[in-house]
Amino acid sequence: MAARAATLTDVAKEAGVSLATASRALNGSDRVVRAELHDRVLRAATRLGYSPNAQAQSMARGSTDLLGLLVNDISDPYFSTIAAGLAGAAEEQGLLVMLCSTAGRPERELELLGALRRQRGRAIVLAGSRTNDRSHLRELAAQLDPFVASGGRVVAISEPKLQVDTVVVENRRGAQDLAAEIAALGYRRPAILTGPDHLLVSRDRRDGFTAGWPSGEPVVVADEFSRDGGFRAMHRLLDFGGEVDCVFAINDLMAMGAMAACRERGVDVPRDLAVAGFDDISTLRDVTPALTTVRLPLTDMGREALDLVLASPTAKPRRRKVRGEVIVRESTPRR
Amino acid sequence: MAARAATLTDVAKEAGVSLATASRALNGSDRVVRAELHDRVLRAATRLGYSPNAQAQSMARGSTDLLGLLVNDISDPYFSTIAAGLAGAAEEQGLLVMLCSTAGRPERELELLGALRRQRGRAIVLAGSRTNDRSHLRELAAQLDPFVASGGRVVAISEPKLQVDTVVVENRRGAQDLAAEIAALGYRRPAILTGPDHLLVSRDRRDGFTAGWPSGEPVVVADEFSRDGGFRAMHRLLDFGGEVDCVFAINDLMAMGAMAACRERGVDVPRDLAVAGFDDISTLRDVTPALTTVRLPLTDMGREALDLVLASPTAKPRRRKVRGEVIVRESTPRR
DNA sequence: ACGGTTTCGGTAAGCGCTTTCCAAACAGAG
DNA sequence: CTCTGTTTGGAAAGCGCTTACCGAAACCGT
Repeated sequence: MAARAATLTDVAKEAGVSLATASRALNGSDRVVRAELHDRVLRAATRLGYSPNAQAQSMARGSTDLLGLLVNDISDPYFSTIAAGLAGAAEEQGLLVMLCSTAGRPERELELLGALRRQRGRAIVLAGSRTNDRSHLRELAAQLDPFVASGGRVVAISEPKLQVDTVVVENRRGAQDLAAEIAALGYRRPAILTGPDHLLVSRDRRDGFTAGWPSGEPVVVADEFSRDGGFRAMHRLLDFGGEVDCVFAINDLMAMGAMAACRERGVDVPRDLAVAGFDDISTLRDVTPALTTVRLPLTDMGREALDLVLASPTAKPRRRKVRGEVIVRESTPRR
Repeated sequence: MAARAATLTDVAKEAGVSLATASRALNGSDRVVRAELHDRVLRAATRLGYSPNAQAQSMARGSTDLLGLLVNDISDPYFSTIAAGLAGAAEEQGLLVMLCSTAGRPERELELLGALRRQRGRAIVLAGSRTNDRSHLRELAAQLDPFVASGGRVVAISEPKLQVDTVVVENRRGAQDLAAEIAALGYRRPAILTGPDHLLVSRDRRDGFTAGWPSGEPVVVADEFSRDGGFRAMHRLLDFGGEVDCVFAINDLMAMGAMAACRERGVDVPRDLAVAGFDDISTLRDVTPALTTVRLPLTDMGREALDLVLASPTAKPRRRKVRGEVIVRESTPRR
């Protein structure tokens, strides 16, 4: 048992050819190697269980086929769907995706960004809501700028807060459309279950909904950007006891939490209270009552991001807008 | 704008020190560098926006902090939860996870395994059901063996079909327990909605359920291992028109599809028909009726896998068994 | 038969780091 | 002061590849 992996030198020796020949035979360069030698090298490689060292290759070649993807939370279906889209598209290009999850901590985002940068991937994709933290944004840019300056590509899937190509989700607009739709269904007293205020998604969706609502200000309850957050927020809303006939949860996960809370409190959804979400997470398309939401083409967003990565860089950062589509389902019946 | 990233040589030059000194100052080796020089190097590095080239580092050091994770489908919550667990644990160890998704295609699994091997990660984690395809298993082993022989670690999260450390999910036993539980609730005529027969999960869970069922053979309908598969399978089962009072879907996603199909056909769950799943996907914990299922500690399984990765290799492959816990909920009320 | 063009192996120079080894500088002991 | 021991900086040898570049052999047309 070899303590170390077989190298190209080993293969060349085994096949009785030079290093250069072995390299040419194994990696399909433009140079041709005589059939007989070619064969000898290939056989030697198999015999030794040779696997080229990608690190050495990219050093020598000066380029990688790695792609960095940084998400807020990989266990969140929102991100895992985007990741799947990106990974699928990357596969077609022969790129390998390195996935990192910040688990919601911005400091971690910086660390991981550094790590991704060190890996010298061809590009870095940043998925996940930006915050309103100016200094964090500055530090992010400080990492990104030299990376871009040295030929790296960066694409964000978020609010257009960074000076990089971005797949922009029109959160405001989507929420606004949803508000209009819900109002048109006859609802009059809305509440919003929102996430933490520093997340731009939270704000945009909240503000969009408020802007789209024809008259009066919706009640707003904030909590974590998750199922449990929705659950707690809904409980608080019910404790509060105001008159509310519909609830817009900032995303589907929070909406699920809200519905669970309603169930616990004996509030019938949608009879007593309508609920709507945002994202249209596919895993949740079969819940009852079916959730009214704003559909985001998550898989496509991943693909789109790769598209931007592959496109040659432009002076001005590109913005690819993604519009959500309001999907009315049973959870908000006509009043 | 530099066409290339700043190298350590650039930094050394900028700081007016030797390459060796720059390296020692920046990477915290055991060798001490005089405070003044240390400072100069650090400042030069910041000025140039220097980021060490991880590839070069691992070449020189002869080791990486990369970890490969190969899953069947990253958009499946089952895998994304495992991935989150593994990523979290890896973070604590300062390891970076490279995530690859085979999207269900076994050929792709081999390709990606090769890619991961080339990256010379410290370890490779294989998550996802093994198949009964002997030749595929052989090819897998052919990739894995040299990797292990040269000091790489491999851990699987699946059925113990490979000669590597494995986090073994006791699918058979879980399904068996579930069957017993459901029978005890008073059900008499079960059906099984299973996935493709070559996937060992499908078989194990199906066989386990059958084995756990006190009398008679459950009807079996096979389809895809997904929500849509469950949907179609359920439709077929209903078309068939046999007398069935409960349905065990091989996983939660299929169970969701089955419940959707029931709704379409006007079959009330759980009044007319009980439904149970497997996995206890957290996103689905709030559906109504709440789904009876077998809970798998997915996050822990990811952590466990990392644990095995870190443990020093043993002659005999280790097997860490994970037992599912039957969770009875509303979807299978007492008859 | 001969110069000119291909074809195809091999030699060696990097790619960006780490680390061993050496040497200079300095401190403390005798 | 000399001698030994301790710091600390630098030169250079790799790590495993790719890819100019070089030269020998084979092939071509005339």
